[in-house]
Amino acid sequence: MKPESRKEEIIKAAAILFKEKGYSAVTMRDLAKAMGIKAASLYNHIQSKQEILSTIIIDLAEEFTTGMNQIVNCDKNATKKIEHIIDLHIDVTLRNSDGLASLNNDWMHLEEKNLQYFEKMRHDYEENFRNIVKKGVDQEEIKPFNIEIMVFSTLSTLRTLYLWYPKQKNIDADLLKHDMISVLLKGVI
Amino acid sequence: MKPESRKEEIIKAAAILFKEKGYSAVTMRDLAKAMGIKAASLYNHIQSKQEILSTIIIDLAEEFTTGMNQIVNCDKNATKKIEHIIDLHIDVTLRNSDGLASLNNDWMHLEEKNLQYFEKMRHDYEENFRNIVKKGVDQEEIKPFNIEIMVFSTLSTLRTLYLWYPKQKNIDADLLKHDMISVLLKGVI
DNA sequence: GTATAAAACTAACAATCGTTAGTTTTGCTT
DNA sequence: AAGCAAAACTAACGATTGTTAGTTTTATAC
Repeated sequence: MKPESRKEEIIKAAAILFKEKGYSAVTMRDLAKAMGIKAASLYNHIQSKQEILSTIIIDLAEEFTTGMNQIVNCDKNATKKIEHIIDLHIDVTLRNSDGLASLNNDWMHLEEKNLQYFEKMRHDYEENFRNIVKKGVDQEEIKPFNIEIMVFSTLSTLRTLYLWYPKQKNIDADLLKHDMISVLLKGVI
Repeated sequence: MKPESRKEEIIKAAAILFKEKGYSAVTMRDLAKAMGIKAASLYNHIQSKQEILSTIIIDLAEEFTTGMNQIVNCDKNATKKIEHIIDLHIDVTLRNSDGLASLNNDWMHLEEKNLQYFEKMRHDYEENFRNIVKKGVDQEEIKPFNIEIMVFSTLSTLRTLYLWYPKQKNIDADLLKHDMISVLLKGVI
């Protein structure tokens, strides 16, 4: 049991509240109550409400960026790369499903600098995904459907995992990965 | 050109703002500015901020409920029923993509009564969807993958259409339906 | 032109927001 | 026991929130 700093505890509690009501609807007094202290005491550990949000989102976005870069640079065919992307999303979701709510729904409340940084990471991520699918179509690994629709459909499912996973009791991570790959790649009929 | 009431104009403007920043982050002064009037003037047309939100969400939820009930009661096989569900989502998205943002992200800010009503409609909708897929599996129309994953995956994509559709310029509705059915049902490899 | 209703306005309210300043408590180290 | 830093506290600030009351403007019908 690693000694978790008070700041990390606050950020974790905040992520849960942000997931339930969204960043704007959660007050510093709500967060303090969840921590069992007064709102002003939070400021012994964090600089601002905004700092909490940007920590949650930017850390996760960088995790996805790092993971995607490894996948892009690995020596596999398109299908295997897409399987790795599915793996990546499931891994991150299992580790921090609360934070993913903020990444998905509250990124627009980031301030200027971090907002730009986030939007660039998201854009690059999607672009990398798109290129992998394109290459798969060119090499006739992947069916020549509308590429935008394939990318969008897959990403939608992976990005929404955070909502669905916590409701499934005791689902095995490897089984989840296997089934998700089947459904997303091979279709249901 | 039907005469759109001032109230309808306000709700439409609100849906756009809610989509951009979420219900809690949009103030009545923001909404008034978007309408070119003062905040207090809004109250000549609407009762409260909450009324705007519940109008947006409940109307849409009832639309989905009605559509799903027709599909459930029609005399088709599971595959055709799923195709109809895809149709339904695309139709609603084309008609009111702004409002769908609130339905997806701000339903938790509904008050007690409407919150319960909404949650029941959503639960029934998902249950109907699940049963259609189950029947399809039983009759060997649909592959025997994990049902929860198939339902979740399809619904995630359809629910997120509102984010993606407005970015695609001039995409034809029928083409979109056709390709979406292909990707969601037949898989990409 | 005058009456009437719709729709805008100004001004303000009580509540709540994120945050700061200054102080006290807590828990460890010596 | 004393000293000290971490972490809690109380009290309050200026700004903003949704909303109300009362008034004025605008547009339509006669």
